[in-house]
Parts: sequence; C-alpha cells; structure tokens
Amino acid sequence: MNDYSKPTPHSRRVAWRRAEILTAAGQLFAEKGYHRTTTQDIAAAAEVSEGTIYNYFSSKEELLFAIMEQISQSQDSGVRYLESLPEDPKAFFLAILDSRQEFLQENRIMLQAILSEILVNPELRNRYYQELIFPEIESMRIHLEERMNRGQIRLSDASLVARILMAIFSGLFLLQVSGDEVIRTQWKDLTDQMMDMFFEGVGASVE
Amino acid sequence: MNDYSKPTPHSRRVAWRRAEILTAAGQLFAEKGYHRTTTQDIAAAAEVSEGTIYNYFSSKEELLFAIMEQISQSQDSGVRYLESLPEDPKAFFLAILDSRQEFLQENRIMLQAILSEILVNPELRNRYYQELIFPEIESMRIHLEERMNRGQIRLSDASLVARILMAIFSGLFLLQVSGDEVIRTQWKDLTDQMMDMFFEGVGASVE
Amino acid sequence: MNDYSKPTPHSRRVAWRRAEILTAAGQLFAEKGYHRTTTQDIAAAAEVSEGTIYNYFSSKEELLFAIMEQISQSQDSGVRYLESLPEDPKAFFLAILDSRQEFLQENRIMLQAILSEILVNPELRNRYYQELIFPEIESMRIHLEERMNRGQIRLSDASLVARILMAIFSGLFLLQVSGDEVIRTQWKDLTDQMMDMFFEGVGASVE
Amino acid sequence: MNDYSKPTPHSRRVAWRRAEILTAAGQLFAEKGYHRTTTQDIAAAAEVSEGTIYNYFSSKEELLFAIMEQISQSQDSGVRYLESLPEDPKAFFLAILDSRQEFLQENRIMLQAILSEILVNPELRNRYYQELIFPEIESMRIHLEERMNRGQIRLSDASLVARILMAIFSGLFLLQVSGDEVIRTQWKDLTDQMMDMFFEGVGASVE
DNA sequence: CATGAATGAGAATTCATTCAT
DNA sequence: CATGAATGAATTCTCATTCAT
Repeated sequence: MNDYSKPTPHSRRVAWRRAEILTAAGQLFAEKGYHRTTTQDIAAAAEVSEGTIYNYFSSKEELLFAIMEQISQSQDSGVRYLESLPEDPKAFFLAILDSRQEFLQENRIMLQAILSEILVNPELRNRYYQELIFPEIESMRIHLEERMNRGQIRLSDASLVARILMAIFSGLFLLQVSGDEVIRTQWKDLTDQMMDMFFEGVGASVE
Repeated sequence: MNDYSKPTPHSRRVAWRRAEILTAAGQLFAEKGYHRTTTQDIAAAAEVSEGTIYNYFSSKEELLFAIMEQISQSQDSGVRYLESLPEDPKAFFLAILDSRQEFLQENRIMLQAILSEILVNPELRNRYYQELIFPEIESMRIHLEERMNRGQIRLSDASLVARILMAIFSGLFLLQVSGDEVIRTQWKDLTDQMMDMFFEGVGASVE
Repeated sequence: MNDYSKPTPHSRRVAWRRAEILTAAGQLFAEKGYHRTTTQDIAAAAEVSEGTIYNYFSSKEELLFAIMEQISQSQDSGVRYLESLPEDPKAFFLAILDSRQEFLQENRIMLQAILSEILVNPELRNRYYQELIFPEIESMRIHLEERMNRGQIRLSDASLVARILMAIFSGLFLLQVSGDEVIRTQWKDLTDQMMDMFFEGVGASVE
Repeated sequence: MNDYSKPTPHSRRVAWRRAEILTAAGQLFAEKGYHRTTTQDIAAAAEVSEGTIYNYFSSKEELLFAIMEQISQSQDSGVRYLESLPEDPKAFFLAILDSRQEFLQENRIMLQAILSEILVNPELRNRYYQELIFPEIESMRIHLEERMNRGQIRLSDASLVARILMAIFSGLFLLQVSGDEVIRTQWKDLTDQMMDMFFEGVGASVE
C-alpha cells in the first residue's frame, strides 16, 4: 500500500515505527488471530525488537485497541461522507452500499484482525458496538427518517431498517471472510439485485 | 455413531460424558473464547478431571471440531424442514426467516463458541463454509429457483438472492452477538419490516 | 508437625513436595537473595519442573510468605517455652538469650532468606513485625513485668527493656550474618559478658 | 576525588549531578529496594535521562557501592569524633549512644538503601563489614580498653563489649526500620534505661 | 556530555498434554 | 476408564545497557 521499497533513512522510519508495528500486528492478527500471533512474530514482521513494541504499546492487548481506534477514525470520514448522499432514493441506497463496501474493503485486514477478538473480549466488544456499530446505525436511522419525512421513501421504523441494512453489510462481510468468492466477484450484480428487491420487491406480480 | 444395537448402560454413559464435556466447552468458549478457556475450566464445568477430557477428545482443538459437527447435524434437520415450506411466497419467506432465527437461537451458544475461531482458524473456516454456509446457500438457491420457475417470485439471480438472505441472517446474528438488544426484543417487528421491504419495496409511492 | 488426621500416602507426598520446594527456595533466597533467585533455580534445586512449583505456590512471592509462616510457627513453640523459664533472674536472662540464639540458628537460613526482602517489601515487613517482632516483644515485656512485681529484677519500663533485649538479639544476628565470626565462636563468653554487664554493671567500682 | 585546585564551574556541575543521581537512587532504594527500582525511576527522580546515569556510574550496582562509600566517609568523622569523648564513663557511654544514633539518623535513608542488598550481595556484604562494622568495632574496642586501663570501667573483654554495643545499635536500627515506633519516640527514655542497666544492673537488690 | 529510542537477554507464569496409579 | 500431579515449551513483558544523534 505505502511504498517503503527504497530503504528509507532510519530517522524517517522512526516516525513511522508505531504505524509499522500496528500494521504488522494487524496483518498477523488477521492471518493467524490475536492469540496465535506472538509478540515475537509482530517484532519480526515490523523489523524491530520485541522490546521496542513496548515502547509504543503498553501491552499486546493495547495493539487491539489501537487497531480499533484506527478503524474508528477511518469510519468517521465515512460517516461525514454520508451527509453528501444523493437525493434520489435509489442512488442514495446504492451510495450507502458502495460506501460501506469501500470502507469494509479498505479496513478488511484490520477488521478481520479484531473481529475474532470482539466476539470473545467483552471490553473490545463494548467499544466495537459503542464506537462503530451504534454510531453507524444511528447515522443511518437519522438519514432514513429525514428521507421518510421528505417522502422519498415509505414511512416505516427507521431504527429497524437501519439495523437491517447494517446486518446486510456485516453479513456480506462475514460471508466474504468465510471464503465466499461470489460476493466480491459479482458485487455490481449483487447491489443491483438488492436495489431490485428493495424497490421492486420480490413478489412475482409487480403490476 | 449410529449404534443399532441396544445402547448398553456403558455406551450411554460414554455418550453422556462426551456430551457433558462438549456442552461445558461450548459454553465456556462462547463466554470467554477458545483461547481464554483452559482445559481445567472445561474439566471443572463438566465435573470431570482434565485427564478424562482426553479420553473423549484427542486435543482441545478437537472440541472445536466436535462443536462444529454438532451444529452441522443440527442444521441438516433444518434444511430438510425447508422442503416443507408453504407455497405462498410471503409465508415462504417468513418461514425461512423464522426457521433460521430458530436455528440460530438453538445453536447460539455453540455458534458463538466457534465463530470467533472460524475467523482465524483456516481449517475450521473451511469446514464452516463447506458444511454450513455453502449447503445452506445452495439449498436456498434451489428453492428460490423452483419458486421462480413456478412464477411465485420474480425471476432473478437465485444465487445472489440466496447470498443476500444468508448475509441478512448472519448479519443479524452478528449484531445480536455484538450486543444489540433491539434485534432480539423487536424480532417480530423486524421480520414484518423485512417482509414489507421485500414485497412492497422501500420506495415512497408504489402505486 | 500437627498430625491430627491420618496422613494418607498421597497427602504425605504432597506435603513433602511442598516442603522440598520451600526448603530449596529458602536456601537459594538466603544465598543469593530473592530477586537473584529464579524460579528455574528453585525448580532445579528442588528437583522438580518449574511448572510444579506453581502447583504448590501461586507465585514466587508466595514462597516468601510461606517461609515467613514457617518461621512464625517455629517461634510459637519458642514463646511457649518461655513460660517455663527459671525463677533465678540471672538464669532467666541466660535462658532467654540461649533460647533466642537457638531459634535464630535453627531458622538462620529462612530468616536470612526473608530478612532482605522484609526491609523493602512493605507487606512482608508488616507481617514480620506483627507476627514475629511484636509478639516477641510483648511476650518479653509481660515476663519482665512479672519478674519486677515479684521483686526479682529492678523496677523499670519493661516495654523498653524488652526492646533493648530484642535489639540485642537482632543486632547479634545481623552481625553474624554480616560475617562476624567472633559472636558465634565465643558465644558462651559473650553471654557471660552480657550477664556481667546486666547484673554487675560496667562501672569500675562495684563496691 | 579530592581536588585541591579551585573547583571549576564545570567540575562543580559534574559533582552536583553525581550527587543528585546518588541521592535519588538512595531514596528509591530505601523505599522500594534495589531490585524494584529501575534506572528509569532513578533518572526521573534525578531529573536526568537514563543515559546520563551511565556517564557517572558504570552500572546500577555501582550506585550501591557509591552509596556504601558515602556512608563510609560519613562514619570516618564520627569515629574521629569518638576520640574526644568525655572522661566520665557514664557520659562516655551516653555520648557513644547519641553519636551512633545521630549517625544512623543522618544516614538512615542510605543505610536502609543498602542494608537489604548487603544481606544477599556477598561483595557488598564484605565491603560493609570491612569498611563499616569492623572499623567501628575496633574503634570501640580500643577506646574501651583504654578506659579499662585507666580504671574507668571494669576490666572485661573489650572486643565482646564492643560487639554487644554494636549489636545494640544495629538491632535498634533494625527494629526502627521494621516499623517499631517506640524506639524513635522514646529515645531519651531508652538511653536512660540502657545507662541504668549498664551502671546499676538489672538485679533487684544492688546493695 | 545529554539524550532517549532500541535492544535482547532473561524472568515469571500459564496451560495443553501425558502417564503412573 | 478416571484421576490429577508433573511436565516444560511457549509467551508476555521488563529493564539494564548501549549508541547514534
């Protein structure tokens, strides 16, 4: 992603040490999981000594929290982007879908790195819900309600619709992570299909 | 496994012990995660000694696979149940939704127990996709195609629709596990909402 | 020491292992100090694996506390012995001196093992004072007061005299530990000298 | 060390830094012990960087030896002071007691800082005995012998009496360090009591 | 000399697994 | 089969020391 190929001077790498360690940790966590990744692995991947890790992070778990933080910040811009969504409802949904997929793809490694731990680490799970899931749901709910008020989409429980959308995003991500190739390779068809379902319904007779 | 001879008291006790250990392991894995659960924890919860665990399972990891197996078998009956779904498309979808939710609720503990590991254990992930996800998607695809052929639902890419449905199930489960209360408490409203979206669309004016 | 329950072969082996580890730890702590002694050292000296230590003691520090406990119990009998001291004041003092020296010699290794840590470990220091020093001072004070009441020794502040005696014991022990040979080799002369000082005074003209 | 040329601003700053570091180390060693005090702690307390410590001391252990050295020098003056002790035996003893207590109080922090390590560090222990204990005992022995020769105090083994006195000083110090409040708060009474014991004896009837 | 980031050799502790009883 | 003590490899984290700036 970032091109460090030319051996940069040491002084310049110093400033990026933290990021380097975090990236290395993220990649390893995503590949092997948090528990199967040793601090030694991370040190080797980041090309630093084990001790150095602890000059930047107070514990191995702190790396998880830092990854979380990074994703959190990355999402903030996504949320702001949501404000400039198109007026046309169909384009609006499509934009949300693409924006989410883009976010998920950009943060795939890091998300995969923490997702596993989130499921079994109460503190992380709580942060995840408070910092990522809930703000996203709320953000969508508010937008949906505004669209409903403007008469662009049908009146319904925006809170539930937001959750259904969130479930779709999460679910598609989970399927991809589980090894399903179709979702990624036929993403365009998939979103078209979803648009179709949402706006035309699945029923046989639309007339 | 299928013992057509009368179950002796002995073999029954054996099967009971095995199940006891597996249940204990599943519960602990779901609560604390695989790695944070020690064989000692499992032994204590199953009220056996640590050594005894190894008379029934060759390793700690084997417990994960056994849990996987159990869920797999539990799903088989669910899949078969799918064959007797109602003709009416709306009722058909509703039946699928409820059947999935029922399955997920019944196996919630065990699913949560392995979900975390699935994300970081390639072997388990592969099994999970091959034994649970893919068969389920295929099963749904076939049913959807039949419904389309019968003209009960609109023609579209059944493979994608199946994946969208699967994503919704998985996503809703993930949200619940992440701590979202709304999905469980308003499940009925949620399914109604989904039915509404699928059959009426989200567009403001359907007329 | 107190064998009120029938010692099963098992419980005996357990007790023996524990003692084995504790003795090894005590010896090493006395030789090299708590911090310079590694759990590996202890394991090697006790001829067990490192892991085994943790089957008997929850932490390395716990070993210190256990040593403390052992000395504490050892002193209890010494304190009781104090009750049967001779009536004659001179013999009484001599008996105290010898009893203390005996106790210190018997527990020399273990005392030396914890003494160093006591000076810098507040919790241990507190235990040491509460369990060893203070009871001993109090025990002596009470005896001295009784002797004073009986007119066997001169009236004075028993609390201070007890502390002076305690200081002498502790100080002699410290000198020995510091490498002074004279005290041990001329113990008899030393006690005689002390008796002389206490009963005849140091003044030149006793007449 | 003894610079008979005028101290340059530079050398003064050097000496000041050294002292600063040593004081910080001493205080921390006394509080938390040598092993629990990190070079980082010392650096922070002395308001220098960790690297700077190594410009003044070759190792952490060297700090212990330097503290030892400091106490040693401090005692030298005390020993010389002993030469001008009063003729009157009672005043003489009292002067020794007060002089020792004064020395111990002045060097309390530093003594406490090394005491713990002395017990488990053979090299330090040897230095401690050779540089502090033994010279002090010898100094007292010589004085006592002179007093005996002059007929001011009773003839006895001055070597043993010196050790008894030394034991009393050390023991009282140890008791104080162990947390006994009485010794410090009732110091005057304590010395009076000791004088009483030494000159009147503890026996009930001196007549 | 001052700095403080980097180092890496330990050290304590955990835990799956084994095996004698 | 059941037990649970023993094992020791593996892991996280610490900290004295070095060295480039």
